[in-house]
Formats: sequence, C-alpha cells, structure tokens
Amino acid sequence: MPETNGLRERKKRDRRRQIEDVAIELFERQGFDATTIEQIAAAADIAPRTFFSYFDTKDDVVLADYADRLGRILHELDQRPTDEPAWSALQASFAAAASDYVAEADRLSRRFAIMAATPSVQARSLQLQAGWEHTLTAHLATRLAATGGDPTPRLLAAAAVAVMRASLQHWLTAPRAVELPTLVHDAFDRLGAGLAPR
Amino acid sequence: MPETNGLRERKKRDRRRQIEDVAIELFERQGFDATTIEQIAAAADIAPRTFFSYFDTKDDVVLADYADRLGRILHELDQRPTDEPAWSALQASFAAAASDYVAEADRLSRRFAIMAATPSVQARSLQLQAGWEHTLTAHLATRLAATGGDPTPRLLAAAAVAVMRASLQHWLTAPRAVELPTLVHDAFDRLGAGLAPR
DNA sequence: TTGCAATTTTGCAGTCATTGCAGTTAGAGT
DNA sequence: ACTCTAACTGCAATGACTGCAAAATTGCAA
Repeated sequence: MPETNGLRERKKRDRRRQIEDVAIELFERQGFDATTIEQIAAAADIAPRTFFSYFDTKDDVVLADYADRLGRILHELDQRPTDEPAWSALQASFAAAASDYVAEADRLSRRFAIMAATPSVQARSLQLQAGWEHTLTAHLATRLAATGGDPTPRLLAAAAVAVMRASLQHWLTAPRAVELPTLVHDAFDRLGAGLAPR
Repeated sequence: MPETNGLRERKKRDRRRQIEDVAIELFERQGFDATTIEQIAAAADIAPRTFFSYFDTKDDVVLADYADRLGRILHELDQRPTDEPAWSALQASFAAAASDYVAEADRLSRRFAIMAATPSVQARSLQLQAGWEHTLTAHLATRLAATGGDPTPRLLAAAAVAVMRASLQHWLTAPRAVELPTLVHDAFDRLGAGLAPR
C-alpha cells in the first residue's frame, strides 16, 4: 500500500535510473537512432527483453520524468484557492514547475538536445503534453464548474501548455539572458493581459 | 516547370488519392494497427514497396493534407496588410483555414476519428503542428521585425496553433452547436482581449 | 534457516514498419 | 521508333516491439 517504500520498489527505481543514464550516454555518443535496444541492454547489464518492462518505448527513456512534471503542476493547482482566477492559478502552477526545470537544468538540457535531434522523441513529447492538456482541461472544468458546451477549460489548458512549451523552447534556443520562471511568468502575463494590442 | 500539368503529375496525384481512400476504408473497417502496409498495397493494386514512395509513414496517410493546410494559413497571412496587428492577422488567417475544415467536414471527421483512436497518428499530427508553429514563428519574426531575443513571435505562434487545436477538438467533441470558424474567431478574441479577467 | 508464493528476468519466436539497393518498366520528348 | 528519366518492383536486412512460458530472484513468514 505505501507508495515510497519496500526494498523491491527501491531496487526497481534504481535500476530504472541506471538504464536511463546508460541510455542517455549512448544516445549522446552515437545518436538516438544509431543506438539499439540491444546495446542499451548490454550496457545496463540486462536482457534486451527486460528493457521493455521499464520503458514502453525507446523514446520514453529520454522523457522519463514527464509524468512527475504534470504531477507537480496539478499538485500546485490543487493548492491554489478556489476563488482565484483560473489563469492566475495556472500561472502560479506552471511557474512552480518552471523553477523545477531550472534546478535540474543540466540534466534536462542533455535530454532536450537529444529530443531536438530526434523527430520520434519530439513527437512522443508532444503526445505526452497533449495528455497534460487533457488532464488539465478536466481539472479546470471542475474548478470552473463549466458545462460540456463551454470551450473555456480547453482553451485555458491549451494556452497554458502552449505558453510553457514556447517559453521552454525560447529559453533553450535563444541566448538565455532571462531565467525560465521569469519567461514563463511574463508570457502568462501577456496572455492574461491580451495579445491584441500589439 | 509547370506545377499542375503533365500526365505524370496527374497520375501520381490520382494514385495518391486512391491509396489514401483505400487505406482509410481499411483503417475504419479493421482498425489502424490491425491494417498492414501489405493489405493497403494489395487493395490499391501496388507493390508494398511502392507505398513508401507516396507516403513516408503509415501515419501520414491519415494526415495527407496537413501540408496544404499550413500553406493556406501562410498564404492568408501574407495577404494581410503589414500594418495590421499580428494577432488580428493570425485570427483572420486561421479563421480562413477553419472554413476550409467546415467545407470538408465529412472527409475530416473520418480521419479525426482514426486519429483519436490511434496514438501514433495523434503523435504525428502534433509533430506536424509543431512544424507549423516553427514556420509561423519565422514568418512572424519577419513581420514584427523582432530580434532573436524577443520571445514574442514564438509566443504568438504557439498561442495561435493552440487556439486552433483546442477549437477543433472542442468542435469535434462537444455537441457542435457552434460552427468551427465562429469558435476559432471567438477563441482568438478571448486571447486577444486577455484571459486574466476570468 | 528454510520454504513458498509473488515478482521479475529472460530467451525465443514472431510480426511488422521502414529502408537501401538493383533491376525492370513505362512515360515523354525527339 | 529511340532514349532518357522517373516510377515501380522485388529482395533482403534491420530493429522496435509483443506474447508466452520457463527460470531465477526476492520478500516474508513459519
């Protein structure tokens, strides 16, 4: 029942992390496509077949902690007072997630580099983000007590995720003069205030 | 040199369409994953190998006209006066594309149904949309004469594509009381006016 | 310590998309 | 009819992913 103990659980988590590390290393050295499951397995001292009990897809190795990321956002969102405007709550939640990104900037940069160079990983990443959007939409529908015919929750969710993605991309691409949380915060402000004027 | 004549061209286009139709039919009858390239080829009277000279991926059959879609948007965008605010220009361009969607609603509904049921197709779709975002970002950077450090073009592009996707999804999901172009137009208005107030 | 039941790991065989290569065919212009 | 080029095809290979059943490992309790 507990969610964080048990020797078995720990071992599994460790092994997962180890496979991840080994794989990323190989991806960087040889390129994602040029690296086979067999090689990863060999380097991690497991049978090729076993790889798939840790990751559904080769792509998923690069995106290992996407799930946690969404968890963090939702957690923050639930924490915000019910009477706070939705957009403001989203802003706070995503900004919190953004600070996580900064904390492990190095770890992430490597993964993003691989993603940028590998279409299939990029696609998978977007797919996971679409999942976020879906979950967020449901959350917001509840929060706003919206009816099925109201496009508001979906619009807000889509906008929020888009802001996050764009900010992250900008942060990784452009000379990062500005820190990510600031970037995210400002972008939320701009959508909050309206894109029309300029 | 000409872009729309030549028997060769025509034949190629026809064949492509034919493969597409046959494939969609099979996908609907048997499911996407359960349909093999071999079956499609057989049904379309071509060699399996030939399939790949018409489509890069099995997924792409479902998304055959995504490229045209982007073309339409960019064309509209180029048509808008340079001094028009970017967001307004985007609104007009995407609304135009939305009316295309309506015109071939049936054709598209079938494809979206397949997409919704098939993760890999969904992923591919998102990937293509990311491509749109990228192209749009470049266009907007030019239009706004933005410097590399300015996140504005990326933000606008991301927001626009997000609006489109969310509207489309809403249109397909919810009881479509409202027409797509209206939905898109309103959503652009809302982002234009600002999401903050409510 | 030992025994057991659950869990994990593994090997094997098979499916299928996708690709490179090389040979063949068919269209278009002369 | 003749040739040049683009399209079509067959073949073989690669590699991700899956189902299955045997084998190994583990946590726990007697």
